Amino acid sequence: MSDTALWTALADPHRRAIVALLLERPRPVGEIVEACGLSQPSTSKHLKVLREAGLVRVRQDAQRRVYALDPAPIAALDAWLAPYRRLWNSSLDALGRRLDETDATPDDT
Amino acid sequence: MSDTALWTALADPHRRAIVALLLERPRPVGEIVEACGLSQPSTSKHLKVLREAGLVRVRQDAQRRVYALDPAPIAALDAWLAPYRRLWNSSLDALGRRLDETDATPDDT
DNA sequence: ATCGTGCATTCCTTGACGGGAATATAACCG
DNA sequence: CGGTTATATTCCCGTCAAGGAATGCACGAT
Repeated sequence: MSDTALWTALADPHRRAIVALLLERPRPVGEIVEACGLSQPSTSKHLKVLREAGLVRVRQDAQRRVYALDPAPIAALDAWLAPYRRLWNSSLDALGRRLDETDATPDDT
Repeated sequence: MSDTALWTALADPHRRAIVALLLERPRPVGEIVEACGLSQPSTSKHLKVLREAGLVRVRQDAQRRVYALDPAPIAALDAWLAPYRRLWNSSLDALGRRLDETDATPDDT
């Protein structure tokens, strides 16, 4: 699993949705399929990507596979983010302020 | 700019490298080309993706275009991350601990 | 052993992405 | 205006990711 695999995995909206679902609680595939409105194969493929990125783990429970979040990769993201925090979070936001002179339209959900 | 555009922009290693370069200071395109070892057109295309994701802004300086980071989208990432922090950062890491019983291999840089 | 359930994998097609080469555009200089 | 520098855009191509349909596989029940 590379760093890029992690970013790529999260670049897909469906996969972010799955990750959000798994934040609430571990779930078997069937539940994820239903919640996401994806087909079962498509869901399995997304889960594979998440697995290979290290974001989720599987526990086998009879015929079901219960997926759960693995905190580590998300913590890695947090670590990646750390150097950028000063841009908006610390007193050195003079840089951000300088940028804001030009234009300021934060736009995301 | 969608949320997905932001993740997609950062999913590319070259673009993350560019973002890291711009964290140090704003830079004209030529400097980025040289630092990344990419061709000039390729660099311009990556910069376009970053621009459309809202991650960078351009200031025109004579014939040069000086790119600088925009903190807002990265702050948005940070906000996205927030709900996950409890997974490894708070006292409720019993969940993480339960996962660690299965296997524990944090592997990323 | 056989069947049914839950999930994974493969095949196929389509659309997006990335790189190189060439070209276009814009700004400055004389 | 013509030329040069700095950057953006286009065209073409190879590669890769995503979705649907069909199939394969593992486990449990009977």
